[in-house]
Amino acid sequence: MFRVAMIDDHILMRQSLASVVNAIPGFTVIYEANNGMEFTKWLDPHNLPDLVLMDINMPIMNGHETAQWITAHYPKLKFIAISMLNDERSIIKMLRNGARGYLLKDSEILDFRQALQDVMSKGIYINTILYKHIVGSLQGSQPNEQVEQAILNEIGVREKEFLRWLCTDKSYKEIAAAMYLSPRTVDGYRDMLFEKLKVASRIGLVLFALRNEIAKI
Amino acid sequence: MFRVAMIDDHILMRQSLASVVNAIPGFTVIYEANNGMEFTKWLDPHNLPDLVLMDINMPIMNGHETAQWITAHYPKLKFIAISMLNDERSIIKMLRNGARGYLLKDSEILDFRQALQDVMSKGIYINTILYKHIVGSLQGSQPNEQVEQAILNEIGVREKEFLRWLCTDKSYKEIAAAMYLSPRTVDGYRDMLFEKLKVASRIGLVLFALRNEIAKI
DNA sequence: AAGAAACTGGGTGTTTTAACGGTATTTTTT
DNA sequence: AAAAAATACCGTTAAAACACCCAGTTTCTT
Repeated sequence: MFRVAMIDDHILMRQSLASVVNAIPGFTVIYEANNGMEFTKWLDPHNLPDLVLMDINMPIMNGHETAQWITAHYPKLKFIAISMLNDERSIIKMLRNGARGYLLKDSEILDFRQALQDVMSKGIYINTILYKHIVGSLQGSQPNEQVEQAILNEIGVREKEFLRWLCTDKSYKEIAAAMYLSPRTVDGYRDMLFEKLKVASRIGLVLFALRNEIAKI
Repeated sequence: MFRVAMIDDHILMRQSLASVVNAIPGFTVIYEANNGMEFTKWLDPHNLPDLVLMDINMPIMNGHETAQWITAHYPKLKFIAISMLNDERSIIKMLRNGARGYLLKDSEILDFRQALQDVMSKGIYINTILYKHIVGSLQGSQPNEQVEQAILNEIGVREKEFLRWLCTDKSYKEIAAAMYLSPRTVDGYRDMLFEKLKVASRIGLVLFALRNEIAKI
């Protein structure tokens, strides 16, 4: 029997959802809290629940904060976020913070049951909506890949190193020092890259480096 | 009966996989190609397959290119990528290009069947490995979130708009024009943000904006 | 209605970047 | 061993970015 904890400040919502959970074979609600703070105080390392369902909008300690706390303290503790917001930012943030799934409050009960079962059996629950948001957030902008790929091959190792330094809150002078080069030399690298990459400012170089994963954020 | 097309240059691999597909109730292989080019030539708009399984490493037209082509020409055509590479870059790229799933060549046959069934019934197949890569790619690096989170709340909407403009190969003057502001005003925004974000150059602002997804690459 | 907060505009310097137009050395390829 | 890249270096000038000062207006909160 999977033991479920629920966190939601809307008592009616929480209790009705709890009854749904209790009606799923193999699941039982063992605890309810009004917000993340209450939950963290209650949590006993020697007697963890198997699954946590949490609302995102809550007073005192909201879902995002609670998720971060759980991931920091009990990374193996599975939890599912439940929210009214079908908002990409919110979803992505929750997944980043370790959520095993993200359910909208207007989901069908069948999907809800599926989510709980999937999380316990496979470790995650992702439906089509969620998937679209995830892939959407991966996209950002899809640049002229083949064009940039060709240019990439024309960039030397030292230039790549330089590009990485560019993605830093340092001036060219400081970069020169860090690379053990004359300031003039880095000037030359910059000018060369401007030409190769068809940009006119350091920002352009930085964006290129990040897009092509020469440097990471 | 779902009609499946298979693209893979390794004939043995392809044919043995085809027999696995044919053994799944409800699935039948109707076509096999050695590479993406062959497949695109064969494809008949009036008689599309229900599902395409494609290898990524192929001569002439590889999986990534084929995926892009499919997404451009038949966005509703479902396809699953199959590859030896458990490589995040490759996986993410495939998902971006519209793949409904990504299978490793050393998957269990059970998982393989699950993938086909999930894609046809739910539209996607995501297993734990895939999920980790996706979430991993969402993360990049996990900075001092709580620190930056606090700062984020102190940034106004206009400042955020400005931050987005900063992530552009434009000068401040051009940004001012684009935002219908005086150059002095954007100077002020910049100086304010320097102070709030504890950085000393536009690069610092750009990196902050990208890290916190105020702007996208 | 008062005050706070956010948004908008300005002046005056100093420092940094960028554009132009080069040369010299080392490493790799042929 | 010669040719070709890649790497390292330099001077000048104009433009842009940055630092540090200021104040008026709109918008939201109380």
